[in-house]
Amino acid sequence: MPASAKHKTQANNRRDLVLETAAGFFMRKGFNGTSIRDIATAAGMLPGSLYYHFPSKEALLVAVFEEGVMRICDAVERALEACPGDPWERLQVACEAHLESLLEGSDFAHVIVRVIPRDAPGAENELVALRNDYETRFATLVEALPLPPGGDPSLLRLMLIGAMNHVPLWYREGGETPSSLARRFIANLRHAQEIGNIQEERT
Amino acid sequence: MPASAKHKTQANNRRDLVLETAAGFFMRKGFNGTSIRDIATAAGMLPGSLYYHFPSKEALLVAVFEEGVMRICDAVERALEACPGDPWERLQVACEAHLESLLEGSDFAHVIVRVIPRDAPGAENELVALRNDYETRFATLVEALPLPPGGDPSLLRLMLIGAMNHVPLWYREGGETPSSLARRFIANLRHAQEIGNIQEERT
DNA sequence: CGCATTACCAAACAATCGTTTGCTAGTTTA
DNA sequence: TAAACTAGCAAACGATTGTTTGGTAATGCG
Repeated sequence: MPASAKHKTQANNRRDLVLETAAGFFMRKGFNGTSIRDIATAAGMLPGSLYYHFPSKEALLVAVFEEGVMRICDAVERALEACPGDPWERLQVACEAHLESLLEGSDFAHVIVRVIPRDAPGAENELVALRNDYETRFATLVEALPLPPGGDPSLLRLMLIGAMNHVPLWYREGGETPSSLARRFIANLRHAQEIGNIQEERT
Repeated sequence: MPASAKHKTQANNRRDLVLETAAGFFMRKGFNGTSIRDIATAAGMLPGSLYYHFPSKEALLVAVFEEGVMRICDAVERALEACPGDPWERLQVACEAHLESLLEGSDFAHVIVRVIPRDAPGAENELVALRNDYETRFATLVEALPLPPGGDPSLLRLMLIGAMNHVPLWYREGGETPSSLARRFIANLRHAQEIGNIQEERT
C-alpha cells in the first residue's frame, strides 16, 4: 500500500469547494443571511448533498472558522518569523498580515470578523474559542511592548483589534494599502506609549 | 377641536412597544436572526398586526435605526453642550456619551453598531445614510483637533469609532465604566498626536 | 471478479418565514 | 346618533428554511 496520504480516498471530493463557497456567502451575507441552498447551488450541488460532508449548517460555519483562523494565524506567524527585532515592529508586521488577510486574503479570514459567534447559538462556544485562540497571539505581542508604567496592554490590544476589524466596513480598494493602514494604526498608538504619561491632565 | 398634538389619535397605540421590542431583538439576535413572530409574540401581538404600523420588516429596522441615531446624537450633543472648551476634551466627552449609549443606554443605539446595513439589502442605502449622519459629527470633532502636520483626521476618527464599536463584543458589566474606557481610549491616542512625529522610524 | 465504501443525486419532510386578507371592537368626528 | 377611522385579531397564503431518507453510479480494496 504505497498510497500517499495526499488525498483522503476519492479524486473528486468537493468538500473543499463547499467550504470555500460557504466562506464567500458567510462573509458577504452573514450566517443567518445565507441558506444551505445558496451554498449548494453556487457549488453546483444539491442542498442535501452538503450533509454528506457536514452534519449541520452550524458545523459548516465552524469548519469555515477553523480554516479562517488557521490561515490568518499562518499569515501572522510567517510575518513574525521574518521580523525578530523590536517589539513594536513585530506588532506592526503582525497587524499588516492581519489587515492583508482581512482585505486581500481569502474569504475565510474575513468570516471570522464578519460573523458574530452568537449568530450560531449551538456553535457559539466553539467559535469564541477559535477566535480567542487567534487573538491570544496578539496579547503576547502587546505584552512584549515596553509600555510606560500604568500602560494597559489588554486595552491597547482591544483598541487595535477593534480598529482593524472595523476596516472592512469602510475600506475601498484602490486607495491606501492594508499594509500602509496597519503602519499608520501602529504609529498612532506607538508614540503615546513610548512617551508615557507626559502629563496627567485634569479636566 | 382642542385636541393637542401630543398623541396621534388613540390612547393605546402599541407602535412604540413594537419598536422597542424590535430594537431588543435586532440587537441581541441580529436582523436575519429575528423573525416578525419573535417581535410580535414578545410584544403580545399577532405577527400580522405589526404590518399596521410598518409596511415591512426592513421598514421596521429603518425605524429602529432612526430612533437609535436620534438617541445617540442627542446624548452626544448634550454632552458637548456642557463642554465648550478644549477640542480634545470635547472629543473625549463625545466618546464617553457614545460608549455609554452603546453599553448602558437603550437597545436602539446598540442596534446601529450590531446590525450591518447590508443585512437588509432593500434598506441598505437608508441605513448607511442614517449611520453617516451620526458619524459626521465625529468627523467635525476630530477635524477641530490641533493635529501635527501629516496627521490624518479621518484615519484617527475611523480608528476611534472602530475601537469603540468593538467594545460591546468584549465588555463585561461590573468592570470598568464606559466613561472610563472612553477616557483611556482618548489618552492612548492623544499624546501621540500632540507630540507629533517625533521621529520617522525606518525599519 | 465481488463487495464495501465514497460521494453524491432526487425528492421530500415538517417547520418557519414575511406578508396579505377579511373582519371587528372601540374610538373620533360630524 | 351615524359615519369614518383606528388598532388591532384571526387565519391563512406561498415561499423558503434546515434537514432526512432512499437510491446509485463510480471507485476502492481483497
